Amino acid sequence: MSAADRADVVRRARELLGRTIVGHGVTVRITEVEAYGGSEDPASHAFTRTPRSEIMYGPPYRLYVYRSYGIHLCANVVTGPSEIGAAVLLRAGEVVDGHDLARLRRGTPPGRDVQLARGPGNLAQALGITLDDLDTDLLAAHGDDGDSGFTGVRLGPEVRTRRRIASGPRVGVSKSVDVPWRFWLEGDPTVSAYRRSPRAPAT
DNA sequence: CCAAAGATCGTG
DNA sequence: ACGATCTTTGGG
Repeated sequence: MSAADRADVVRRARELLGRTIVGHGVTVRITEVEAYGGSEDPASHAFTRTPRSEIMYGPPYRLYVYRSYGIHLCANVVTGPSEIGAAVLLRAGEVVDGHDLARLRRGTPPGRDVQLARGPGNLAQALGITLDDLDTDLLAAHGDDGDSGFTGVRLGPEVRTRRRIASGPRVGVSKSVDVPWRFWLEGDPTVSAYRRSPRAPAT
């Protein structure tokens, strides 16, 4: 992966901030993401090219879903270009539509909406994303029935966010711990807490 | 075949 | 600090 490719995945990660993603009737405004640098990033699933990570080497703006710790699902946007293996993990967001459905899926009481999509596992759950959604084209045009009743997963249009973007090390990774490829909207209450991997090398 | 690790989360 | 829970991966 060239320096230009690294700059690319970082730019795409930052461009996802403030953008909406709709998942099975719930809309979330993305507030926190992490960039993963493909075959040359030891922290990336694409570091070893296997059947699971193959999708990361495919065309951009497809959905990569994986099971984490046997319990949660995490949603990523493959950012391309093909054969690079770059992707962006969606870490947190603010539910802006479909609150009732999101609360139902998450089992959180009203008044705790800030945590509906805080953390990658929670975000995917709020959006109702499952492994069936793997490889969804996130930019495909909707059907002719308009937005109401749409049951798939799609990204909304790019936005120009007014918020400052902060950055820092990625959460939970045990390798390349120093790489500051986590990006979030500064001061947003839906951003998840930083947690260093327990397996990260001591400083 | 088996064992281990893991881009997490909630509770204690 | 710890346990839940399961798929993928790599070694023998």
